[in-house]
Amino acid sequence: MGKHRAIHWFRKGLRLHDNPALLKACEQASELYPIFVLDPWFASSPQCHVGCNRWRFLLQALQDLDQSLQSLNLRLFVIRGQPEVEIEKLCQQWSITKLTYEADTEPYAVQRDAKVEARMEALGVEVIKCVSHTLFDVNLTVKNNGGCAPLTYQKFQSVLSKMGTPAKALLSPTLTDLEGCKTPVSSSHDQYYGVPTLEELGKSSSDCGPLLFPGGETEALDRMERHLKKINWICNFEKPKTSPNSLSPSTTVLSPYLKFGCLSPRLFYHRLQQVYSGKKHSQPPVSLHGQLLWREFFYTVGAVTPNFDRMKGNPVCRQIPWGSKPEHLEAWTEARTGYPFIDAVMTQLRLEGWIHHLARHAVACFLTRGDLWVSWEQGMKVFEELLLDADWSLNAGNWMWLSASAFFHQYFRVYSPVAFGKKTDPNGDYLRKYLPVLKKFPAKYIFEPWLAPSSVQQAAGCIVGKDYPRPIVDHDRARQENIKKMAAAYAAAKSSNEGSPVKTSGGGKKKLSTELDKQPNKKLKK
DNA sequence: ACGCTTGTTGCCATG
DNA sequence: TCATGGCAACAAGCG
Repeated sequence: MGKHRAIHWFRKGLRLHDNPALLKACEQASELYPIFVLDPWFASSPQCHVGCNRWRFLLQALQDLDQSLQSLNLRLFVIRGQPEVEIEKLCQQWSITKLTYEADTEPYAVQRDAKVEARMEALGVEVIKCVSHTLFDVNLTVKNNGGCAPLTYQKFQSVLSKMGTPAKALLSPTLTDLEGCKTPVSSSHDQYYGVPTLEELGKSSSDCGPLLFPGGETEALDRMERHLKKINWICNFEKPKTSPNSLSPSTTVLSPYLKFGCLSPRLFYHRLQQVYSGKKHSQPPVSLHGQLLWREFFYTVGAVTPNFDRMKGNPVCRQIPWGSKPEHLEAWTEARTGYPFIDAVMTQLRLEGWIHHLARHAVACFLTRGDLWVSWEQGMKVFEELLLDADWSLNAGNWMWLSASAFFHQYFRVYSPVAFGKKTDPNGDYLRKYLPVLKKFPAKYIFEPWLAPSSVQQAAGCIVGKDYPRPIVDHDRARQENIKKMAAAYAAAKSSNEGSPVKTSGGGKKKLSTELDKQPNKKLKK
């Protein structure tokens, strides 16, 4: 007989499969209250960086969750208010003895959960939290690396290699698991605890783009299985060889589902392993396993690095004197840089909420070290709003990567806003899809419409400077100037030892002398 | 200690 | 079509 009255608090981890905390909630419970806490005030506040598409995804995920729970005689409660306040009230109202949830390593979540735990302690409610959002417990990974985060993928892999394979994914709870356990539901449940509409959150569904990636666990599992059927594709997958500008996604687009936890990374990992088994297959970092490891890498570093989403006070981030040109940031954000590839990607992002990883590279490089010299933090905030898969650790980590602020340092490798897109879309079909104003340009000019003779512009019905912007900067010149600025920032960091992630030796003497370096090595063998 | 190798995904010219 | 080197030259890890 169940003696517990339990709350399972969904935050991320919007799924029933591989949800150890949910299973813990079911154990010896006579009453189980699955809740999700939503602060409607936050949804409409200016501090909220969640665009309409992602709200829609979340609400769909919650709907799907409620459906699945109903088939287990359970119901989801969507609670309106602040978590620490509302959960305390509910514990008293429902005489709760046990609270379970999935561990979350993001700083705001760590703080929030600490507050909740303190209140639960005072109330005498048992709190159980489980790791299921990442392949491993990232704090254990850090511990196994000697107490600091591994800052290269290689180092990260070598730490993981000592940790074995990730835990197997757990099954969803069944009616048998839940025997004698139900959610007490009143007739006014939907009125008070139903999944809200976009309108209730002050959003309008007319602001959303086409529904390409419906939210929820059901869709996540379908999507994963659809891809896993393509055995050769899975085994040969190499991320850098996929196209950033195909007309339909060249990768799985499971990222939004992983972000919200509609899909367990451990389930995906082991399902991939099953497909790989006995076959020749690609390897990390480029394989699909490798993609899960990248996610894990940034989660791990993000969990233990102070100020990970900022430049100042961030020990892994190079300090770079980014400029502030609001009009440049605005043009980039609003897809009017005058570089069709950049503008098409930014249009797809705003409209659909997902762009290919390499497309993110191109626009991130363009905004920061490549062309506009705008801080990566600014770009990160735009992605935070518009991406369905906006994930705090990955977003900050990748923006630092692309801006050569951390992890990646070869700042003279700059993506060309013209040449990069041409490689995989020589005809410019992707540009025509997202920038219809350029539709009639011949392939020869569509990546650089400002070079088209005026007769061509007229025939295309698009005059550059009138119907489509001129290039916001001259790429070649901007690139050269920015490389110089990056070199200066790197040199400054070296001489002051500031922004250098890991302290090596003492002072800043280092090399003055390429001369010395060129001298023959006079060391004698033995 | 210091030199060497490597680094998921650049671009361009050359062969 | 693909591989290579120059570009101007970085950080981190390893031995």
